[in-house]
Amino acid sequence: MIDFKKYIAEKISENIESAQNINKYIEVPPNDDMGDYAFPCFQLAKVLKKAPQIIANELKENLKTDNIITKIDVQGGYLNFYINKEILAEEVIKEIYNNEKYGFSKKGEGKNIIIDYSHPNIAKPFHIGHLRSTVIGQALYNIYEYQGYNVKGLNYLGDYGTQFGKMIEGYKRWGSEYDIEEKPIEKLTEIYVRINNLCKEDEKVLDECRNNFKKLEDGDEYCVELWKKFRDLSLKEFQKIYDILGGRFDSWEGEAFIAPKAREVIEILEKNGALVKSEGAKIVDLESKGINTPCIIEKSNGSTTYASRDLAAILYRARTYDFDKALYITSYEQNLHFKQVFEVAKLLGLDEKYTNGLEHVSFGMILLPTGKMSTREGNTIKLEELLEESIQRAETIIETKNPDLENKKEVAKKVGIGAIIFNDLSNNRVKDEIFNWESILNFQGETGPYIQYTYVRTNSILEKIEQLPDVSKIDFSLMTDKYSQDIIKLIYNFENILEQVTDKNEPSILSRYLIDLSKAYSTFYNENKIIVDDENIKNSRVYLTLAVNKVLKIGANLLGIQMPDKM
RNA sequence: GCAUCUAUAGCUCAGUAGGAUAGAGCGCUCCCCUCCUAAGGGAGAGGUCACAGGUUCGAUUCCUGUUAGGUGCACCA
Repeated sequence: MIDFKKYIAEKISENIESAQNINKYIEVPPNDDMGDYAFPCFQLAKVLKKAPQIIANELKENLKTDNIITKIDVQGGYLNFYINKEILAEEVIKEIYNNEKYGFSKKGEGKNIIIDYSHPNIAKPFHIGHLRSTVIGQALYNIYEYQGYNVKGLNYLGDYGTQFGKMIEGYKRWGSEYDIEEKPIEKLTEIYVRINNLCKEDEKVLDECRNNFKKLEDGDEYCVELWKKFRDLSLKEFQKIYDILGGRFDSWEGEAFIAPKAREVIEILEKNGALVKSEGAKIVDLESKGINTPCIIEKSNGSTTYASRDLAAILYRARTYDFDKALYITSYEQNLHFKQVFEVAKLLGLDEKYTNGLEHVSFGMILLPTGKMSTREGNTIKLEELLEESIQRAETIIETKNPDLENKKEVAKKVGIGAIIFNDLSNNRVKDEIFNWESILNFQGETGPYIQYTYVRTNSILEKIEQLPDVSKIDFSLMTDKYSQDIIKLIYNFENILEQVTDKNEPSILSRYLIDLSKAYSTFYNENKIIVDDENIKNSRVYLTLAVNKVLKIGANLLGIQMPDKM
């Protein structure tokens, strides 16, 4: 497709010697009657020592309109460009018709990117705190991949620590009382809570637990076997959730896998002279880097830390995946931790390529009206419960609005889950979210179901058309009205939107875009009847509908949202 | 206390890496289904962009400070 911005920028550059980066300054005017693109002349005023209006007028004199730019005018200090609407429409429609993977790019070809996300804890419920990491990570996975990157999803499972010594102890004592095959996580959690209580009462039991963990690390047969069992059962249950939410993972190597590799990190740092003894522990002092909390690498009892394990993971992943970028999707509670880890990583002797590629993609928390959720206080909201409730509500709505619909269950699932995923991806990552059943399960306004609904409407139109006429038969002059152009312009921007998403690791940019596109189409739809007698008008409107249909589906799928054909 | 993030309509949020008259959704008041799905569309009301300075042709956007709130700060992950 023609890059109109670049085209205009080049035209302007030809006329001004001193101009640089014209492309950067070109913007889209706030109003349609101000043209399609604008060049503000203010910053040139200083260089050329002339008033902006004069510069704009002079430029206008020298620039010729052509087939692509139909009009140039001056408003204030702005030079406004009007592009040929017909050509714009033709470019967009032909591209989308010929390209099954509209918006796909090869920008990331040859680049490896790893995304560390979701990382639930074994034997603990998958609650809504894990939802955001999963949903954001998965959307980024899809979108990077759509830009030609070689993406790997890593699920760095929480499968390590004294907690497993406790689990083993609990199971040893009361395992026979629970049917953990049927509802593994629920039962394991019950055992976990019970053993925790016992530990509080009896210090000896806690020692037993610590001992179990030690045995686990040393490869004790019974402990390892149990641990594997917990892990397998949990994974099976997690997979159910990933099947619904769309998490894609190429590795399930958790903390237990990485932990033994932390020794090397300690050795390297020791050799570099980066380690300092402090209060019995080994630390890296980061004061000189502007971080006044030291990074603990080895505990005073000689065991590894969260940080040293993360550093070991960096080493391992650099070797295994040769990554250009490594994204960590966690809540902002871990900001300091990653700041420390990334700083210490520079001391490991790795190529700069790796240390420069480390990036913490942090996000805000889901809070209850009463404050933070806590597993210990039992006030978490289980993800499964939320998903089920959402599907249930979608089903109720279908029952009243479209009782004859086929596959009601399947559609309800897509709509219910779509609502939840979209809700989590629709706001800027950094924002906290106060959990509220009513707002998260709202299906009206700027929501997932709204996008799905718009898509479904395009579908029923396309279904009614037996055969699409050839693109060459389309009269693009029929797409120059405001409502059509609003849609065309949005679709033209799609690839650019995807680039913005990966530049900022911010999927909400795509979510907002899909809302805008749905809105533009809904307005168009309400203003125009699409299937009309006049063949030419019908065809142009059908093609516009097809374009929206495709982009909505591609976009939603990239976010991890499934589109129902009918709803 | 130190670090860090946030502050835009009653509520929830956008605001294109400094630009023209600050936009949506929810809620509220109206209007639109003999017509391709009304989970939709349209109109209206609603703003000191937290506050005070600074940078410049121009600041909701950048810088400094203040206020309010979230989060983190040595052997939990």
